[in-house]
Amino acid sequence: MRKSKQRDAILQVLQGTDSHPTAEWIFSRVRREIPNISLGTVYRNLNQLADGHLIQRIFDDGHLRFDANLHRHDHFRCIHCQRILDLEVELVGLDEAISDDDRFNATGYSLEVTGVCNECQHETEEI
Amino acid sequence: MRKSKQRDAILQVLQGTDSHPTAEWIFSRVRREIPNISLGTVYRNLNQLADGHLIQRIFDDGHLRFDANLHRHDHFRCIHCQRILDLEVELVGLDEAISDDDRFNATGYSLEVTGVCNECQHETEEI
DNA sequence: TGATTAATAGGAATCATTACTACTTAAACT
DNA sequence: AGTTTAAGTAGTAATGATTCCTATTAATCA
Ligand SMILES: [Mn+2]
Ligand SMILES: [Mn+2]
Ligand SMILES: [Zn+2]
Ligand SMILES: [Zn+2]
Repeated sequence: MRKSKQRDAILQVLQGTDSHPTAEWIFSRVRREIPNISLGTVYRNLNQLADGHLIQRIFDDGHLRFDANLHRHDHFRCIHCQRILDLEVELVGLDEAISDDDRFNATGYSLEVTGVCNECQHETEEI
Repeated sequence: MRKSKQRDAILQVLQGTDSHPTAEWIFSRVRREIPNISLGTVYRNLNQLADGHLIQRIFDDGHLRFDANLHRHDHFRCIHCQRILDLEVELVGLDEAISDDDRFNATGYSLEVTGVCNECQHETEEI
């Protein structure tokens, strides 16, 4: 993997946020630095970075989002605004339960908690 | 919601499998009964059934799948063949951890375990 | 510095899903 | 039972996120 200013910029943008953005959002940010970068380049590099374990992909309700936080952690997703928050929960006994199941060989897991974030909760109350 | 033979057939197909199928798979099955049903009808009805809580939607790696099992349960997904298996794991302490977090009001959660299913494991060994 | 070839920009293609519309039919009302 | 109504359907067009294609640019290295 050669270096390219496009990939560097994409990685920097992602590392500079905790918002779990879409490719489109990253595209709009990177454009400030590299105005003629193309959306295809953003997708290609995000996939390369994910394949090279420099970032991770997360699937939120059918849409692709990205996360530069490589530690194993989980997420909360607001069903109103789709905002994603990091979650640190300890899943007691899960590793054991998984390895006891002889139908498969597990390599990972992800937990998604859903609900309403505080911002959306307040909006609803105001109406 | 009026009754329609199309919706009845779709629900029956889904209730008759534990494979967590896609709309396309359900379409091909229902076609045996109703040869001129359209794919749009399958999607529309699956969405209605899900909105009416008669089935549930599950998101597997960016694709939409459906499940007639309404009990809260989790899933294993094979990263090779995309097969989905039902999982019954008890997430000890999760409810508490979630309600202690004051950034949101959680209403649900889902756990996806990933790995290689036995069938795919054997295939790999044979090569 | 020149050769090699990965990476890019821009645009076309893909594919799952949704939207549109004229026709059909369930079911509520006489 | 016949009439009215609006929900449901088939068929097809549209959408939108993502991937693919190709001529051109640029990183790397002898
Ligand atoms: Mn995260
Ligand atoms: Mn299931
Ligand atoms: Zn929210
Ligand atoms: Zn498998």
